[in-house]
Amino acid sequence: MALEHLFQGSALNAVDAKGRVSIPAFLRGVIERRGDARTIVLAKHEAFPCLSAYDPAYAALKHAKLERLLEKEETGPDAQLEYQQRNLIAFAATEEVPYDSSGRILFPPMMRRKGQIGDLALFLGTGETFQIWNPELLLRDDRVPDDVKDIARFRLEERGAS
Amino acid sequence: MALEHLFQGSALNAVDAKGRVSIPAFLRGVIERRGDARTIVLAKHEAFPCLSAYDPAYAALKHAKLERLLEKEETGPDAQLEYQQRNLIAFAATEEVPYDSSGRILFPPMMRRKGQIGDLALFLGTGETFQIWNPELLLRDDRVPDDVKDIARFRLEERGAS
DNA sequence: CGCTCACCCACGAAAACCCATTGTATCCCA
DNA sequence: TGGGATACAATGGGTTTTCGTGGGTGAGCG
Repeated sequence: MALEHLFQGSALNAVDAKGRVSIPAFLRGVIERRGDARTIVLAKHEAFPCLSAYDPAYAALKHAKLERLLEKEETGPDAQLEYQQRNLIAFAATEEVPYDSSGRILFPPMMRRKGQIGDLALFLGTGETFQIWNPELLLRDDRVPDDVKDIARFRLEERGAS
Repeated sequence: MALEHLFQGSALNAVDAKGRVSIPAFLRGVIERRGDARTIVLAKHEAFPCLSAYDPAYAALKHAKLERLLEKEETGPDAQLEYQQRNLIAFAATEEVPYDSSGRILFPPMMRRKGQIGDLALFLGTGETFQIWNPELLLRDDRVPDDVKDIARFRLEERGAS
């Protein structure tokens, strides 16, 4: 699997009183080059206290991956159960949200809570997907590399100084 | 991995009041021969106080490498976390910037600070990638070979004498 | 009837674009 | 071989477009 277009870069955007957020233009560009949907899929990240996001085309790809995994390790007795569990997580625990002509989504309340997003959303490209963080939470997490924390600090400063 | 076209040579260009810099034409030539993008990817260099730069095709190649690494050493419990950290550094801590028809980019403020670039940018080809230095910083670094410092001195003189 | 969400418009700042100038290297031809 | 014409690179400045953001309005639904 080699996706042609990758998510990269960072941005810190505001969540307004209505719960709306602008998806950074450079991420939207990748989404629309991968497929023609103007939509993102949100999920709780499996390792970090943040959200994982991607485009519908990638979701389909992920599904195909799971299918292949099932066929491969169908030997064990738990294989079937694991497959069901994975499918639940991959599809039931996610939300698909379209963004409007100005590039904004309405943040689903459940996801906003799961990601503990306040009134600032930090977007981080990670190649196949991107992440959405509460910047304060990122700065407090021991597992996040210092270089990445520097980004969060810079983006916060950039905004505060104005 | 053997890239056909390599970055080589040096140049000293000005960063103007708007934060724009010309990417030397001989580097642009390599970028456009490697792929058809008119874009460079900027990252903090992992060892030197300068920036590392390359084309999107090289970034994709780097990503494929990480993917293979994951599938191979998925045995250890830390493998998953390390993969996440690597991805963050490789994609969140980098910025992709397009250059215009005259070959200029707008230097992203965050990268400019990370590379401590003032109003002069020294470009050095290093094969698969190239580097962007503050020339004064390069002259002060003990690890940089004298021959390379001579290049920097020559480029500075060339500019000062005019 | 009240609430929410999908549109619509509006504004300021920033980025992308276009055009003009300069200097330098290259080419051509006498 | 010299000298002029030419092409391209680097740079400065102005103008237009895009982006992020705030606020309003009306349709749909409980």
